[in-house]
Amino acid sequence: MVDELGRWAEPGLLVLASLADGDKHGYAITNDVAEQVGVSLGPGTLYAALSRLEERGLIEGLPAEGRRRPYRLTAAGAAELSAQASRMQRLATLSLGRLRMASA
Amino acid sequence: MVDELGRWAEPGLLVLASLADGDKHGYAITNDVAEQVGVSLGPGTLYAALSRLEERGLIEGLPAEGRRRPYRLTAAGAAELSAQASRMQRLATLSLGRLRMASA
DNA sequence: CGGCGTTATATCGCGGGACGGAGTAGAGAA
DNA sequence: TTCTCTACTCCGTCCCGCGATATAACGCCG
Repeated sequence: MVDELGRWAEPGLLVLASLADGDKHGYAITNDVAEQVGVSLGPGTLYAALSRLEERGLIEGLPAEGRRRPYRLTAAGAAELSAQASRMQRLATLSLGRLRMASA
Repeated sequence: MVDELGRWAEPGLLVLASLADGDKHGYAITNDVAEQVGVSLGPGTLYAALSRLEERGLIEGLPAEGRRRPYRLTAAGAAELSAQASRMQRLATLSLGRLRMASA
């Protein structure tokens, strides 16, 4: 399930949202995002996003469990997710409100 | 007001949201977005997004009023905005819910 | 009427990120 | 062992965000 029109995906945010549910390794994140949001992240997209997020201190890598490398949301990551989610919610509400006005 | 961490802006979506309020030309969109969402779109970002959106049939250009070139949201654009806004709302709600669970 | 700030649009170029695909390797089943 | 899932890494390309820059029309004040 992909957007036919452009790429309005925001993989980083999807990863943060997935990790908010608990620590996960990359592959599990892929599945979680696919189930919850219906967006399938390719491996390139996923792990690139993970390393960027870690670099920025929004997530942290945990010691590997076997060949799995779990990640955990940091406090900064949780704060950022919260801020972005709130912003998204405001924008979504504004947009849907305007659409209703227009169709009236 | 810029995000310190990465660029989670989605200018295309912001333009659609602005046009949902009524036809506007580019400069008016900039101001509207800045006021309503607190995001300032540079001219490069704005007009690039406009031409992409028009190319994809999500907005349509109207005959110029003097030196202004107004744009209107198409039906497809309204549908896309609606879909994206709904998706954003679901994601935002899911994220905020998970964050509350985690902090409990 | 001449200069000036604001309005309004357009273009260029760089850098970064999204994205898929190919490649690697461990673990369990047969 | 071999086959097959799982799990991750690397690579290349294309798109896009976005600041800088250019251009020009309009209104206004002296």
